[in-house]
Amino acid sequence: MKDIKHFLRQNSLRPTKQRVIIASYLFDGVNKHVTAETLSNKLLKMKAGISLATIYNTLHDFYEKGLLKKLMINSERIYFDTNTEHHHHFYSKKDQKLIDINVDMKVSGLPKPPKNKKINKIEVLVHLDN
Amino acid sequence: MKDIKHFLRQNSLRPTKQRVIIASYLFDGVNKHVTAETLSNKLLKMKAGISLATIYNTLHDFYEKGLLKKLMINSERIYFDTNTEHHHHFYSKKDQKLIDINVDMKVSGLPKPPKNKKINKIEVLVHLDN
DNA sequence: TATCAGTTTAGAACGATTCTAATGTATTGA
DNA sequence: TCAATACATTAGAATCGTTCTAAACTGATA
Repeated sequence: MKDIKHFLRQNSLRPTKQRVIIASYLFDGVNKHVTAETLSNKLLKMKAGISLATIYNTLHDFYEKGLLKKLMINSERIYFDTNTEHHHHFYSKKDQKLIDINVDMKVSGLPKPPKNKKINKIEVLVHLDN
Repeated sequence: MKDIKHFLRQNSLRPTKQRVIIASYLFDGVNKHVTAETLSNKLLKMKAGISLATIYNTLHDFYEKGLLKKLMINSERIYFDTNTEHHHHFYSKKDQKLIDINVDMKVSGLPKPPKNKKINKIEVLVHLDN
């Protein structure tokens, strides 16, 4: 509790009731992939009815502070990842589920980027079949 | 003209006026990345006013026949790629532009997929900075 | 060339997300 | 401590890409 409030303040975020609830769920030590919808459902189950607008706001506030990563997995919804380290993913379309790949991978044979462009990061998405 | 109609028929697609126009633009030999919107704009410039509904239908029809690939680049819109070979991309968020990577790349250090799951394909997206 | 299944279309509907503007609350500084 | 105020939350409206609907149209076929 105390440390969540402190954690939010450290990130220049006012520790409001809603942010504390959302942050303590998201940053409980277990990495998670959430969408606004899955987060809302989870919060409802925890008897914390927080409006969708606030969920969207909070997700974006956290993202802006670098506490969450945005993933571009499909065009239907936005996924947020509590693991902000550089890492890759398995993705099962069938299960609509993401799994972190935390081991170090190397991509070889990469061509030079176009003129005046610099590589920012390399993202590997491993699609699963079944 | 003749060969576009033939090409559509070969793919069990009736060569309607609209499909012929769209296919001759998309499959003119130069690989392209389009969204419904960019395609619509291009067609307007070519004085071919085709309704958005038809553009969506056609893009999906072509996708279903394997003539286009769907790309998951960002959550704002769906990109279609006329290059259906397995390949990777540079992506410049700033320019909202995709560039094909046609050379062979290797990803090493990949962990085993989760139980009962099989790797379908590996997608590498190289984000550019500026 | 009439028939009919498949296609196109305008506009309505949809679903995820963002905006609006009214209400509520954490912070501040006296 | 508490009033002032800057920042947050909220319900519901708006937005935007995409899909659906159902009526009009057209390519294939016999």
